Amino acid sequence: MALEHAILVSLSERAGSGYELTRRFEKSIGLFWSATHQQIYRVLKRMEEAGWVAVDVVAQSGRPDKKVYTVSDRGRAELVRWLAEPDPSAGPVELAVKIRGATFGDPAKVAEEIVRHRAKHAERLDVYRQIEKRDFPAPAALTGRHLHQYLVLRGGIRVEEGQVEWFDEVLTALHHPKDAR
Amino acid sequence: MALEHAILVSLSERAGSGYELTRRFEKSIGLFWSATHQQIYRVLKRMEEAGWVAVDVVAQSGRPDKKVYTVSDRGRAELVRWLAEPDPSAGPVELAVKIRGATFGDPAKVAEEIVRHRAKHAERLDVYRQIEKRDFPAPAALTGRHLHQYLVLRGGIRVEEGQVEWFDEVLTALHHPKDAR
DNA sequence: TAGCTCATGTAACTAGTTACATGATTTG
DNA sequence: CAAATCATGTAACTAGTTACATGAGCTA
Repeated sequence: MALEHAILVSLSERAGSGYELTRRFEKSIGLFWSATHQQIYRVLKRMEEAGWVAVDVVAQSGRPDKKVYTVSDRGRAELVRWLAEPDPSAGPVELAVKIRGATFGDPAKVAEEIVRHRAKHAERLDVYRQIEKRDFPAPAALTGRHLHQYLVLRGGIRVEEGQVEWFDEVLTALHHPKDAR
Repeated sequence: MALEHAILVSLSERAGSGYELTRRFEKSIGLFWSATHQQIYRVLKRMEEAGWVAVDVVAQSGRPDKKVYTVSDRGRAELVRWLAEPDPSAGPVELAVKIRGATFGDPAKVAEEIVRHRAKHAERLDVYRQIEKRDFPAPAALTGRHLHQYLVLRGGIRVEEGQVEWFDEVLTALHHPKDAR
């Protein structure tokens, strides 16, 4: 579960209300991550109880009060911890949140996590390619059920290829920082 | 929710027990889809109550009885219906299940669904590329927070590119069937 | 003899979705 | 005048995960 951490990253970039966060999750972040306002409100409440965020109630003329959330010291510490922690079950979306939040922790630790996941995906890609070679040596001749199974395998291969290439792009960029020259 | 339908496809390929299905979901299907045995047992029970599958209890020596599930007429009809039904909220995994199951329904209907999703992803890719051009005209010079945001956008672009290419591969294969010549 | 495979299940929990509710202001 | 935006919330539900339980046979 990382909605908490996605919210921590977003609030670290800029403080905001639950409503504003909902909008953000519909756009930039939410292009690959979706969360309804109910979900966000509930998680924000939990985060407040845990002391990860502080609330500032802003009265407004004509419209309801706004609860502006800011990341607290405890929240910042939690984000740093999470960014450095290896998570073998993390998917691309979680990793994207870690990359986007790298500025608020240790980017080198994030890079290490990417290296681990790159290895896992490269291995999986290898398995897929072996299956492709073994079970579908002549794809042009396939029909029906076998063709459909082959097409799904092709999807898996393409996904893993894209993943590995992206990880490489990320690692190249993180390992050769322009500000360290 | 499409675990039901993934199970229908898998059982259409070959009858099996909940335990066997769990194994299958760990391998071929489950390379991109995961389901625990508890989840599968519960869904199988629901499917049985709905009359989509029939159970055949097989006694075994030394080990527990096996409940072998077979797709019923009602289940086959449901699969055909689902395969032909447009689902705008379907993700790549659901579409992969539809492609893999196309043999058990109307492959042309599945192709139509792929066309719709290809359009959606091509549009999204276009949006991402515009953001890339507008917000990151000189990526080589990026550092820190902006670099990290750029890398996430690159991930989104790669994912959508891979998706669109895969859909094209699928459509080419489905539109030019070798057995229709 | 310890751990894995086969085989099924219950119970409790967490995450996420859908529906409902309120109410002022701004825009077409 | 209708619809969208701003702004927050409750309640009920669905999906999925984790932990626990049982028990025989097979393998290192």
